[in-house]
Amino acid sequence: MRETDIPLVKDLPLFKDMQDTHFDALMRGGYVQNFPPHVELITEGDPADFLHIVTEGSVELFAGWNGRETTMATVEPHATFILAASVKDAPYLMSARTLEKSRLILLPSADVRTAFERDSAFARAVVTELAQCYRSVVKNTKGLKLRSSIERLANYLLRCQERTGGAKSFELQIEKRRLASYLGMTPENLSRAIKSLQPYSVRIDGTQVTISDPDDLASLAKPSPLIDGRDADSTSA
Amino acid sequence: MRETDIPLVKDLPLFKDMQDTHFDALMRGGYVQNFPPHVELITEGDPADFLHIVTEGSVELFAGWNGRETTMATVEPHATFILAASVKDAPYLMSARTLEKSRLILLPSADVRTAFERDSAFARAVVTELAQCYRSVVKNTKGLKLRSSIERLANYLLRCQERTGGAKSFELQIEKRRLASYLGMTPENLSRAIKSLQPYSVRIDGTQVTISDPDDLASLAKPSPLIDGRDADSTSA
DNA sequence: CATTACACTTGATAAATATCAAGTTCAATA
DNA sequence: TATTGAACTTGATATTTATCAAGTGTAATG
Repeated sequence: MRETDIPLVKDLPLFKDMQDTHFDALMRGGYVQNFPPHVELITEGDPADFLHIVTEGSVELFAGWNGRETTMATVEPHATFILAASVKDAPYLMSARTLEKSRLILLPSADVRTAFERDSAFARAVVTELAQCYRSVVKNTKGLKLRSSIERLANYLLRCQERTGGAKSFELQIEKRRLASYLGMTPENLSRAIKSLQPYSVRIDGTQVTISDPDDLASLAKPSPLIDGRDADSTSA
Repeated sequence: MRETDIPLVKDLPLFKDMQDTHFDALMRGGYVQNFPPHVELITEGDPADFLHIVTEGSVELFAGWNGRETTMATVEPHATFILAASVKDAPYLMSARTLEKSRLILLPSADVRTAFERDSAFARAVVTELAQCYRSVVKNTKGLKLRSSIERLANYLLRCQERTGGAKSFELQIEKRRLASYLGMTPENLSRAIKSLQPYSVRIDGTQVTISDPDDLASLAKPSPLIDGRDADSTSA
């Protein structure tokens, strides 16, 4: 494991308050791996042998059924994924693939469970993170069931803008076809949805998004902290 | 608090392995309340002051946005709800109302967090329960995004049948309009969806469901443990 | 027993969303 | 630079789902 990765991991909310000895023990069992783009890291249904931490690049979580596939989330540095499967020692519910060249830390699930037993600060952090993940999926479900696809897109764009500090113009960090899948629509309909937002001061040119009047867009999107809020932390899976 | 409620609570996975002294302390701070049907117990957005446990009756979790409303889950004895909001000390993401005359135990969230700090067995149980809840919502999202409304209904019916021990005939435990909302469709479309399952050996007469050839229905529903599985535990929220 | 209320159903229609079939753009690469 | 492939867009059409407007049935209530 590369020395430079360690402090970044130790800074994650999940590990921050852990005792050093426990943290070191946990890291000793883990290893770092580099992956090219578009590599399937885990497959839904497989046993959850490792907790994954993204340190570079980005990873898509997706799920399939009956020949169909949908994007569930995108994981970016320095977030973890499939914590729930690791602690429950249950099969993955989602698959994961790299979107670009990525660097991951893999921690054996058994070691994670051991650390959890021994370190109460870590246990608390696991609970916080899981509660976070749970609330994040609940919000997502609310969006899917209560909003139309155009409303979901509008709120997604407002959230992006907020994350970039409120800039009028910013880059889409996700391919449109993946965004479509994430939002629960087809790429064709995403194109049309984007056009239908033009009267609300939205322009999207390639990956360049411009929202000249956020209030105007918000009048359509009607964002709510109970669906769009970021709670406290940032992980989405 | 009624004496007879205590052992039932103590038997819940969440409290089972807790030290007696900690459990007793937690219960002392709690109280029991009876509610008539159709009473709103909590409102989304409110601070999560209590962890709720249903001991009799049933409770609907629902969420609203912009004048619309959707059923998220139904909670039955002896399950808990809004654990995540309690431990995160965050606002409720869902509202709750009694469906029938119900009896609940309310435990102050602050006491839950204290018990969590002091009792590592309880901490472990909280993690298990949260992981469970998380996985359950993820499955739900997969169903919503990957399946049509008819497929969701078909799988729902198969799950009901499985829970009743595989009986050919059983009672629907939920009003149809709530089921429709839970499955993400309108009551009208649920009616039509039910009719469209007739060729797959399904008959629904009032609340009486008969699935004469489950394999036939399964050929349409294509149930998957990664969407329909019950994992280990039963709580859905 | 009649009445009322409400869930449920049905049919007709409308809206939302998906699919199919070309195009277009754009970036990677020969 | 030309070529290729993939993402994206666009238009036409089909499917799914929702809405609206009557109905019917049923169970609680006067």
